[in-house]
Amino acid sequence: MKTIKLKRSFYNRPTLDVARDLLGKILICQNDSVKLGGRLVELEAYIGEDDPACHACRGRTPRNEIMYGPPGFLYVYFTYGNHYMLNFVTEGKGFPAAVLIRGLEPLYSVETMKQNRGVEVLTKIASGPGKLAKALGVTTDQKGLDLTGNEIFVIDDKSSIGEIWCSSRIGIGDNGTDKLWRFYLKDSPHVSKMSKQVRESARLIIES
DNA sequence: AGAATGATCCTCT
DNA sequence: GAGGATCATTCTC
Repeated sequence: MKTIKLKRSFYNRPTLDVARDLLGKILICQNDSVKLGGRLVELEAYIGEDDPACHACRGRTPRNEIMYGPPGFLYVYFTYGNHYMLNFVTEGKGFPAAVLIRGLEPLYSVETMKQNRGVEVLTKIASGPGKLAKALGVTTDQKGLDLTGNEIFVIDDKSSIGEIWCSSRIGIGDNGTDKLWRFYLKDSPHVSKMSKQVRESARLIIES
């Protein structure tokens, strides 16, 4: 089967569309000579300065600068003293928006990812944004990387992915929880844990 | 210059 | 289910 790398035009669209359409696609991370990656199963959208949960809500800073740039670039940041978060910049230059990568199903170099995480159980390798970054070995060193390049990129995939659900976003406190901007594959065991509140907000948006 | 603050995860009870 | 780990970024003085 021919693999097609997603082009910049894919990311240059409304962030909610990008987030939803990334579900089921394959993230590839080429580290040295090792190819790590897997199927995207959980994503969140962060859109513009008016989104109180978006890093751009307080305006342009050195950290979030990349979100104001053109789409199709990698935004990585560090939080809670422990964890790196992977985001894909979306929409046109000048408008700050990104998709947070929250979960993937390990497919390539699974053994290496197990070692990176120090766990054996498949569903614990990348079922959460911090775990995912660690499994792939991504840090702020990769911030600003071009997703149309050869180091980190996404390829299309036509596999059946089942139902797509959305819910409120996770871990953002009380601001912006009214928006159902988290997207995930209902049938995947590689989706991160959600609180009762998040679970109650969830709804089906695309049937299989 | 110093302090507060997380888009989390893990380890306990 | 509560709390500690652990530090870059940002805000405040």
